[in-house]
Amino acid sequence: MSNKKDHQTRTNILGLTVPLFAQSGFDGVSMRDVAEEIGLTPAALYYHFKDKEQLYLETVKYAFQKKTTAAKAVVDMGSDPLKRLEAFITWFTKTLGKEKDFQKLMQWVLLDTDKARMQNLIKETFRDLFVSIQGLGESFKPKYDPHMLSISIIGLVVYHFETTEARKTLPGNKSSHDQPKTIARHVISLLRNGLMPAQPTLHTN
Amino acid sequence: MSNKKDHQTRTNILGLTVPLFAQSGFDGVSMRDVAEEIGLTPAALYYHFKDKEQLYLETVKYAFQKKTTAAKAVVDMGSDPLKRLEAFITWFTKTLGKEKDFQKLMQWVLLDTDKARMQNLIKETFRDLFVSIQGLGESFKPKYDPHMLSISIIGLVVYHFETTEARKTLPGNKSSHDQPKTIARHVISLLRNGLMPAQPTLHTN
DNA sequence: GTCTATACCATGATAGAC
DNA sequence: GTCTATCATGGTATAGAC
Repeated sequence: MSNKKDHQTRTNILGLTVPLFAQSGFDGVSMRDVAEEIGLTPAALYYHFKDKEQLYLETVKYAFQKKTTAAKAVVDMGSDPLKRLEAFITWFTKTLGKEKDFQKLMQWVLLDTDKARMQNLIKETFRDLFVSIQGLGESFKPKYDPHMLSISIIGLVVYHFETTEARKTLPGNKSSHDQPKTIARHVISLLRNGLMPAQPTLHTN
Repeated sequence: MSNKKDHQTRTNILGLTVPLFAQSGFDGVSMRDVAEEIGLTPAALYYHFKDKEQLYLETVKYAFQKKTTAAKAVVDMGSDPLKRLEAFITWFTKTLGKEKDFQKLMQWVLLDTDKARMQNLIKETFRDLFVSIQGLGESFKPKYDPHMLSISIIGLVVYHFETTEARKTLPGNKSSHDQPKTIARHVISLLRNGLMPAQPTLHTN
């Protein structure tokens, strides 16, 4: 009956809580904050969600599931591992640049003070995507451990976004460093070739 | 007069607040928590620190300054850039593995909801070290932008530690992936050689 | 489904005695 | 320098009317 409408309201609420939790984390957001943002009283909130924890969990899952299923599709498409890797990095930088809430929630989840809660969230939201990335990493065995390589690839991309604000106070910073395309090019080049003076350069001038 | 003793007490307090803020962040720690941990009343805390913010700021600076000056010394020693880079990564992985509080505080700082406060902390605690790392990165110009390369190197190392708990729920995880030496070897190899099969030089131009 | 009202506890911070 | 006592505020959550 009203199940459909309830679900609709819940979804509407989650759409508004994503930016709140993304910006301030679990401890930094009060139920009063949430209620005000939505335009309800705190009491009404408790009609839709059992408690703050459930609201938080559903918010994170809501924000993640859309993105990660899209990502999985990108990673799983094609055959050449390096091409697939590049496609993923391009997609990933674009998404992190666009969806700041998604990126920040990832950071908060990794810092969750409740270890079991965090591991549950990771499992429910990232596991599938990680498996795909790791499958990609299998292509570079035995030179690299696929699990470690997956973490390296993700971290390499993510850290440029985690430090967006911090980097502004550091020397050598340019606004181009924040652009997804620039980051993607940099990461892809570094992953492909590493630091060693690559192929003896043809005369590029 | 009692300045010396005051300073001593302050330092003792900071030694105890580091693990608290490292584990739960600014919002997750109350002045009562701190007071109990130290064995004082909350009121006594306010004799030593103006407010919670000052306590937090001094805690972070206290935890960081020791580490970063040590790091700077490592980076600045030697001449061969690749050797220096390897020395830094070895030191960095060892330190992050040993000093979990240091690693977690870094994460919290990057998520600080107060942007000005975060940028101030970064500037006061990381700038010098970053400059040194970036100096290292200059050696790989123009192939890589030194600023971006520095972030990549730091992120590549740090992310393995940020995900220590999360990785336990992901397939392919081994306990060896948490060992500083394993991480260092992996990161160094990836940075040196990249993913491409190391090819003998071709002179095809 | 949302409201008003409220219980009850935790929080940051201060005043003033010792 | 640390205490006891206290305050104002804000926190999660519930009861019950509409």
